[in-house]
Amino acid sequence: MQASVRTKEAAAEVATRELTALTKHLLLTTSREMFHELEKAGISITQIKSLTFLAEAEEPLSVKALSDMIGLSLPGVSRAIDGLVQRGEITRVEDPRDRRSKLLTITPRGRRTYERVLATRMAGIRRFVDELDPEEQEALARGLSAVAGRLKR
Amino acid sequence: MQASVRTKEAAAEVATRELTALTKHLLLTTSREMFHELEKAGISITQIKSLTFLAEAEEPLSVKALSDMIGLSLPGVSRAIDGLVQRGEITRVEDPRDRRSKLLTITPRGRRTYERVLATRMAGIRRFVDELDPEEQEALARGLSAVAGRLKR
DNA sequence: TATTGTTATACTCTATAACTATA
DNA sequence: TATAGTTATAGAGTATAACAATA
Repeated sequence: MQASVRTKEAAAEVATRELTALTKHLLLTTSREMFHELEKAGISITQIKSLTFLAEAEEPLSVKALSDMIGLSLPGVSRAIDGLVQRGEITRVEDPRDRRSKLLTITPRGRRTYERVLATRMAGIRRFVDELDPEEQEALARGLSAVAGRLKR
Repeated sequence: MQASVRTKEAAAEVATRELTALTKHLLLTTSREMFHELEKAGISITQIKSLTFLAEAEEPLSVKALSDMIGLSLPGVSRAIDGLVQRGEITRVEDPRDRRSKLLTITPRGRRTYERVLATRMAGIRRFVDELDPEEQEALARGLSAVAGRLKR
């Protein structure tokens, strides 16, 4: 009884510690090229976050909803959105049910931009994975697959 | 032979895909409180990156070396450093072997700041881990421990 | 009156250019 | 002449405050 509790706690602690170390490692080794890719595309941090949330949202989002999700000020998001609309990455139309509100939807072009940036991060992660032994890759794949169902897709 | 190759490739692809999804998930769910913590502490992105590299460096670093590691301009790093020095988070002394260069070292206070910010990220990751079943925690811990040796500590 | 969104203004951050000191 | 670092200046980004439109 006590042993099982101890084991459970140890697993949670080990998982947390190792996951923290791994994300930190990936952050340090990939953030440079991420920033470079964003700069090349002329996309700000807030803009890529907006695209990310809009790409994964099932339905159109209001500026307010997006602002709450991202955790940035409404004017800041409004400005970021403005740039994305002008570039044709998203559409912004009045909500017929509440004309104060605007409904934001990602366009195919916006989705391509989002996926290009995502691919940059993926490439950095792929580099890390490729340096592992086959056994390490297997073990990592198994461990991650076990929790894949816990992530929003 | 061919089967083993296919398996190896599949493991790398699965690991990359799942690791990308997991880091994205953690980024979206924890970045808000990270920014909040940094703002509360009055620390900029460049400053926390500087503290991170200095905390993990074995020896003092020059401003140039730090600038190369972070991938930002020398003046930008110089400014960021300036704030950290004034706040007593790091020390900056002339390199006696090359008086053009300044040697940067993290102070105990700077280390505490770094660890407080790190703890914030860890707390977000811990929340994710705590929501998992014991079996999922076990599997994740095993998979991550297998690659722990590949990370700089 | 309250809420959604935009515009006005000020501040922070960072990059390029110019400069100083040392090699 | 080249390099390390700082200071000057400009541009991008974001927050608070003020405003307009709608509920």
